[in-house]
Amino acid sequence: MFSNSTKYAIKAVLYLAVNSSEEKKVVVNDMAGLINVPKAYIAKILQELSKKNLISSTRGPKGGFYLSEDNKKAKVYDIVIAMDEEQRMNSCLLSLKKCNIDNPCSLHHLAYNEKEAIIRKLNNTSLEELVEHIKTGKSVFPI
Amino acid sequence: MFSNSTKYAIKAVLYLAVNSSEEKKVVVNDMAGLINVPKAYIAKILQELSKKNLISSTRGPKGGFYLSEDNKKAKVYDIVIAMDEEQRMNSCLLSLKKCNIDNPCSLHHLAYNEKEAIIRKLNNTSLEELVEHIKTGKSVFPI
DNA sequence: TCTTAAATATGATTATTATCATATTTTATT
DNA sequence: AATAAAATATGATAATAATCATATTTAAGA
Ligand code: FES
Ligand code: FES
Repeated sequence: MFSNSTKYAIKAVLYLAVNSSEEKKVVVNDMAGLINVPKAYIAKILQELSKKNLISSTRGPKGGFYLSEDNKKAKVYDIVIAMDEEQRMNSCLLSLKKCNIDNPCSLHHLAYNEKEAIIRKLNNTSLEELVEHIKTGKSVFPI
Repeated sequence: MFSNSTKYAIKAVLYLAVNSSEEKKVVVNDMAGLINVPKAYIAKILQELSKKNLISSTRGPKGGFYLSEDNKKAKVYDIVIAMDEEQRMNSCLLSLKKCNIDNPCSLHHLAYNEKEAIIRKLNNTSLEELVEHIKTGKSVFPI
């Protein structure tokens, strides 16, 4: 469903959501191993997310990445879109074009509602909420 | 959701399901344009499907590809699996591993049921049925 | 102000997927 | 038997995604 980059991005952001704050920044070197993503790769992704203001960072000693309170309010789908997955999410199951409800392809009825439901949930769920789920044991942090 | 190869495979098989029979074979040269897939590419995919007995073929003049009555009974999911998408379908949304219901990752609750529903429908719907949908105008042939 | 620890910018390499090309085999027709 | 029209087998190339590497900039602390 998602590209590796997107999976990694979500894992990284989640990690920060659980483990960081403005007072407790996380350094890329520490993070990579903890979320099981190659260091140089996750570094690049973090830079991308930072440029798009989905995560916060400061340079220099004592610097690192973290999520501001504002960052934590972002929805999961914001991350997905930031990683350029919108087209993949919206494309027709059979063509390379956008799904077209008025001209439903042969698989449309087998998947459209479900796919929409997933997108809706991704778009309604904030990082904060996911952290809450992890803390209450409803879900587990993905390694 | 699917790779290009899988999309193309499904389109090709559907095309054959609608337009071919043992008495009415279809030649790769004709088909490519009609389903909007590069000729050499779809040729390769058809060979793969043929080797896996999901479509039928005969060589030589008057030869071509077609679906036997048996072929038409296959489920959409059979095509998907033949194109090696099983791992993609079953993998966890966040890791590269299989989805694990007992250790649900943070996105599991946002997508698992829907993903399962899609797989179930793909696995319950035969090519014949899709042809029926097309004939009754419930869906449209994908170009 | 020097050093050092961090992110940032940029680009190179590798692996995978998508696409193209062509020689070989089979079989119907003449 | 010879020809031609088809699939089959095999491999080459191109595009994209994944991964790696490194020089530059920033800012804290000595
Ligand atoms: S038209 Fe193909 S999935 Fe909607
Ligand atoms: S465990 Fe991640 S999707 Fe099920």
